[in-house]
Amino acid sequence: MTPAARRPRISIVQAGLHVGETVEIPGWLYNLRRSGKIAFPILRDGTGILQCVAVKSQLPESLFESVKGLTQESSIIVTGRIRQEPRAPGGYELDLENLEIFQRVPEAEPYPITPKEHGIDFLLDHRHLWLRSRRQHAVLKIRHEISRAIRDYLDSHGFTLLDTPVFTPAACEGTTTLFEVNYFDHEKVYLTQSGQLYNEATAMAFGKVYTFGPTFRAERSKTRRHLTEFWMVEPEMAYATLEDVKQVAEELIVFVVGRVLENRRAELAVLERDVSKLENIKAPFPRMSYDQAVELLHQKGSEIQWGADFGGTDETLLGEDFNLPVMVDRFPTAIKAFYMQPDPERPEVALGVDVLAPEGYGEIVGGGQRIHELDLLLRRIDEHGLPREAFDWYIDLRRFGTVPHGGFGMGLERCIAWICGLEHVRETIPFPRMLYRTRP
RNA sequence: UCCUCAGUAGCUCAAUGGUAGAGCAUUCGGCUGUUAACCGAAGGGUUGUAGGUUCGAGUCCUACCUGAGGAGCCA
Repeated sequence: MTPAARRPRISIVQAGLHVGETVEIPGWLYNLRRSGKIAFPILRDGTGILQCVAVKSQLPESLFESVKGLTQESSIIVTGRIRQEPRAPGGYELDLENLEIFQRVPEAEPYPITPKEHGIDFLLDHRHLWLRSRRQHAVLKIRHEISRAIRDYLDSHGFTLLDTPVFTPAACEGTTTLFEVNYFDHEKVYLTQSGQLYNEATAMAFGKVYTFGPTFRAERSKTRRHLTEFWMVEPEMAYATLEDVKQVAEELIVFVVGRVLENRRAELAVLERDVSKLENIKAPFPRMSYDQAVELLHQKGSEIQWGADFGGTDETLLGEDFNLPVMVDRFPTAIKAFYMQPDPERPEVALGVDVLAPEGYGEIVGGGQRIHELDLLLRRIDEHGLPREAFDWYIDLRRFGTVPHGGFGMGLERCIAWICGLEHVRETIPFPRMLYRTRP
């Protein structure tokens, strides 16, 4: 085809804007249905899916034959006229006039993911190809929407994005769940499990800050809620109390759900998500103390003891009566990290809050108010058996203009799994990293 | 780390201890409106690995390997 004859190149999502025009669309063959004299190649281009029609009597013999011989996921550029067509999925159809085959997938080694069912092991082994399927495409479009909504909310509420390091010399919280990096000679270095301690430093410099990036937990967990590498957004605010933290977490969640409902209805439909459950997500969320939560759990038959953390089934039980995320605060100080501010009126509980997602998706947010008094922080570090010298700079923050402050971490993949209504977080990230799976 | 379950054709799965099977995918043929298209035919197997019991093992036993779900722990 000479450059002069070249048609305007569009993407499938724009098809409705070009009805009656002859256009060129680059993409991949999603599927092909054919009979003797008519063929329906279905084109996929990353923005949508479009059915094309090739009629034998209206095309050169060789062109019709090459359409009939197309194989799944061959890369092709189609040219033709766009038409409204109620029989076609999506409502538009392209009358094929020309076909350029960039690469024809050979039938000796056909595309492995067929339109029929596959097991999870096979799909995860072929994750690099699985990403092309409709469901995965929908999930990852929603992931993008959620990430963007999180940034938009924080950016428009005075937060500054300040990235925190992935290599860290000390544990932020626990000490047993760190990935060690064997490279640095002068000291032991690990992959971050939270950017929070650094956020406290940047919050004292910028007021309201956040970090949004990957975190790593070497927990030998093997459940539908766990990844070894996952993304977390962590806002932190100077001059903030537990109540401020709870309010921001609530507003952020409401905003994110609203954005997905506004912009990703089609993707939710592909996932067959019950959107009425999402439309219900409005402030205020139910709030309860840890004490009240334990009492409620006892009523529901749980055998949880005061002082213990919630198990997976406890989290589900707590959420089941409300169709909203539930905020639980004032956990026992003993089970929380050393930096959590004890309640001044009741030091055995800490000013921390967890947000539990509805429908059994578990904890999506954890946070609270941090200790701002130097003496108290030093005492807590000692009580946890931690070396003061590892936290020298962190302790410094309490020496130079310390203020009450707090923040939280929100797990991106758990949010996506909840909003999409997925069984497992492994589908919420392009290339999941799990206990027994690091490829592709 | 512990508990439970699974491994048979490229994929999803059948097969009472007695000749290894189907659907999809692939190839060939048919079909002018298909919607995971349909109809007919063909090719395709070291039943995860190694031992054992048995006249005979995909099936029973032991160990190992690989994976899945869950517990603990966590977002």
